[in-house]
Order: sequence, then C-alpha cells, then structure tokens
Amino acid sequence: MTEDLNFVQKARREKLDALVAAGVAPFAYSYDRTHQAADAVASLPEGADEGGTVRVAGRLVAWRGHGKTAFAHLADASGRIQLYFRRDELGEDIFAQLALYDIGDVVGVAGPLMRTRTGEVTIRVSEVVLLAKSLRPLPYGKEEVVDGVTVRHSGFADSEQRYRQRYADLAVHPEVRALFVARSRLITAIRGFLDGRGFLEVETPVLQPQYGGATARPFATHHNALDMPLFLRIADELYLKRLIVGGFDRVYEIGHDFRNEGIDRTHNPEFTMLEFYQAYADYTDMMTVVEALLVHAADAVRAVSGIGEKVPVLRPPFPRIEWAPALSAAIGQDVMAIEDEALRRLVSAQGIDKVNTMSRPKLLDELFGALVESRIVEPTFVVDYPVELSPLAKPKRGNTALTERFELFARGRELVNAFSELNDPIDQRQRFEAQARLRAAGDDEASGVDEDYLRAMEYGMPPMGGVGIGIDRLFMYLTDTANIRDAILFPTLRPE
RNA sequence: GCGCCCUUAGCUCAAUUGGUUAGAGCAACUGACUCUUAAUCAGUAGGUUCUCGGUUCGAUUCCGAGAGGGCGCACCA
Repeated sequence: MTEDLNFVQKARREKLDALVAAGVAPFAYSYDRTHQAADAVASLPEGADEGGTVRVAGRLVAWRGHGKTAFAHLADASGRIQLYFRRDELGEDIFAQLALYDIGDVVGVAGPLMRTRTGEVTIRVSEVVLLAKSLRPLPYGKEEVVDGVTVRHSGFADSEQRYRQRYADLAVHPEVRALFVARSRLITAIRGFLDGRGFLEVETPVLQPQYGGATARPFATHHNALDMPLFLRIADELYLKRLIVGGFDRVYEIGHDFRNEGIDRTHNPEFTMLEFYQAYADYTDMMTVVEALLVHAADAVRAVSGIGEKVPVLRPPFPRIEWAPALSAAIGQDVMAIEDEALRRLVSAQGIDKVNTMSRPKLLDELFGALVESRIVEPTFVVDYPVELSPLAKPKRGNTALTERFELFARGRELVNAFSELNDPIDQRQRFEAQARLRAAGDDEASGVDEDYLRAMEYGMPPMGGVGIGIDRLFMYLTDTANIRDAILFPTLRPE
C-alpha cells in the first residue's frame, strides 16, 4: 500500500507523523461552533472593522503564507470565510505547526472578526484545532472574483471521476452541492403538497415475487432461506392500487424503481419514481392535481440560491391537446383511419428504422413521438391515447377506441403519465393473459398473470386516478440538467 | 446495440511531419516575506503518455485488439 502513495500523499503522511510527534491528535471527536462561515461573515455590521469572537469549522480551501503571517480560506456548508493567522498572536509553537497543515484539512478555528484593508470579513485566529488531516489532495481549482462573479481556474473537470468520486466533486464544487440541495427541496415539497391534500405516504415491496405495472426487463435475485426468485420492482403501481382496495383513499410512494436496460444520459438502472393514487377521481381531476403539484415543486426549486434562476415559470392551466387530432393535423389525414402500409411509409419517412417489424401501436407511437411530442416545448397535456397504446387505462367514455390517459410533455420530454385506472378485474385478467402469451412467446418485457392482484381487484376496486412522475427527469427539466448522472448523487457506473 | 471522439505529472492542459532527456500553470517540497486573496519572489522534485501487441533505426504521435469515459442514434421513464 505504502509503495502506491505518490509524493504528495507521502508528504502528507510525514506531516501527520510530525503532528502526532508534537502531541496533536489529527482526528478529533467534535468541535463547538458558534457560526457557519456565511453567518459569521454576515454578522459583522457594514462599516464595522472589528467584531466579536466566532468559532467555525470546515475545510481549508486556500492558503497564502507570508512568513510570520498567513491568510487562508475555510469553507463549510454555508460558504467560505477568510482566516488570518499571526505568529505574534498564536505563539511560536502553534504558528510553526501551521506548516504541517494542508489544503483539504478539516479544522476548527476561533477568534474575533475583523475587516481587512481590502474590506473582506476575516477571522483573526486565536485558536486553531485540527479536526481531520487530509491525506489525499482534493482537486481544488483556484478561484478569483471578477466583477462579482467567481471564476474557477483548473479544478476538477473529468466527469467520470466526478461521478465516481462524488464526495470529491461535492467537496470542491459548491454549485454541485446546491444542485443536490435543490433536489432534496423538490422531494420535500412534493411530500408537503401530497401530505397537505390527505395523501398517505406508504412503502411497498422493492423485492417482489412477481413484477408488474410497467413494461420493462427486471433485475432478478434470489432469496436463500425461502429458496425463491425475487425481482426488484419496475413500478409501484400494483401494490399501491391494492392499498386503495384496502380502504386508503389517497396513497403515494416515492422510491426507486429498477429496470435492467441500457444506460444513457436519460436512463439510470435505478431511478426515483413518484406514484400517487386518488380514489373516486378520474384523469381530468388528476390533471388539475398535477398542475398544482408542479407549480408547488417548481417554486421550491426556484427558492434555492444559484439553482433557482434556471427554473421555468409554470403557468397553469397547461394547454391540452388530443392525441388523435394532433397527429392527424401533423400528417394531414385521419390517423385513426389510415392503412397500415401508408402508416409504415409515414414512419419510415421520419428516418425511423425497422418499420417492417413494428406493430401498429408501435408505429403510431413512433409517429407521434417524431411529429408531436418532440416539438412540444411548453408544458402541455396530451390526452386520450388510443387504447392499443394504453393497456392499463380505462376506455374513454363515449369512444372506446381511446383511453382516459394523459401525459405531460415539456421540452420534448415526457414528465408525467396518468390514467383513469382500470378497475374491472375481468378486463384486467384478459390483459394479464395477453401479457402472459407475449411472455411465453419470448417477450422478456411482458409480465405474467398476477393472481394476487386480481384477487384484490375482485373484492372491489374503487375508481381512481393514478399518476406517475419520474423525479429525476422532472428535476432535470426544472434545473435544465442534460445528463441524468448530474441529477443522481451516485449514478450507476462500470466498476473501476 | 451502432457510429464518432477522448484517455499524457495529484489537478488543468501542451508537445511541430514519427525524431535528442515528454513541457507549462496549479498543488507538493526548500528558502524569503506581519493585510494577502488565482498572493508574490528564488530554487527543487514529480511521468508504466490507459493496457497489450505490431510497424519503424526511433512511437505520446502510425496500425490492430482490449479497457474506461463523452457525444449522437436506437430503446426506455
């Protein structure tokens, strides 16, 4: 191990040894703080040159030695503050020990506030305590402030290493921390909104003997004691709807779903899903709920300093366009009446491959994606999907070729998918059996017959509206983030 | 899965047509400096050029295979 250390790491271990030899405990247990850095800076009144003593703790992020004095910056979760060390204040021994400190060390300091000649609020350090020695250099860049804007030089740019070592990415990039603060605020806001409307947050199984609720390949695992296969859930849907049968009128879950599919800038194998179900509501009711929820969520993200500026202003009610008329207008003829061959030619003309192997629903979906979805910029509801595209939704009242389903699109991306939920167990059994036939024929994305779920439905399932929102993608939309890896703290990567 | 691109010091980047000992800034080390702030000044050290193989007198550079990553397309949320 020791042979693997580079010279920088060796130097730090030597300093660690020297500190121990001098009687310093290099890894402390606690430190009593009076302020966070930003609060300490703000506590010195405008115009005042001296203030009271403060105690702060954090990481050394810059060091400028001047012989018998030194300036440094200390950063904590709130921001940074300048430190001023003087030999005549700290004494010969302590000041000499500062030579054994490094950028990246976690320290606690105490001393009175002062304002330097250039006006920066600074702690004139009278006590310095090492809280954790840094044995590996953090990839700090240098920062300067030009016209009030912080410019970072060099720094930590390798995106792969930033994902692999998110701790280092966060440690050196306050703006990355701010982004994940915003993500946390988003989820807190969603909980607050739903709790305030009488929804009950529940937890349903992640490990499921039978997966369902979506079309996707699962992760499979095995329980040793029971000697049985288990699957990581691909959706929460079927368990949440069981709870509506049980008498909870409004339930929601925020959790991870897992899909054993490819990884790209909009797909991570595990992702955060919000699903909520409201008994006695239909899809038009849910559109109104979704509008209010998104406004509430966007406001929460907008409140985060440094991130909120990017958040689009949402102005409900969002426009609603009907699926079939919108596509018919785009192609200049009635899409519901078009022949398969003509449809295939239209899809092919969009530059989409493999049209000869596509089913009619698939062709319709492709065409809609190319001609309508991708051109939606402002948040827009697309409503009333063809029944062949929507196996989980109730038929539309007055037109059984369509379903009571809506999706919300913005910037060409799907943000929300919702239905008036199918609550007819006889119909549901037929749809399950159709899935089982597909599976028997080799479709590994098709599910089987979930007998327990059918049993629940047969007891009587209230009508309900259900909504699914991919939280990672909603967050990406709100913060204008292009890559899902930038929206997930520890994205799935190949092993190093 | 397919196509294009990338991988050089701890970090950020150079390196002429294939040519001597692979350079610079930051970080590190030694020294100077009691209001600096990308501190400054003088000096020192730091490299399996992603890996393996090939061509060549000579490879960071050209060729082949592999690994990891990025972007685009396809699939999905």
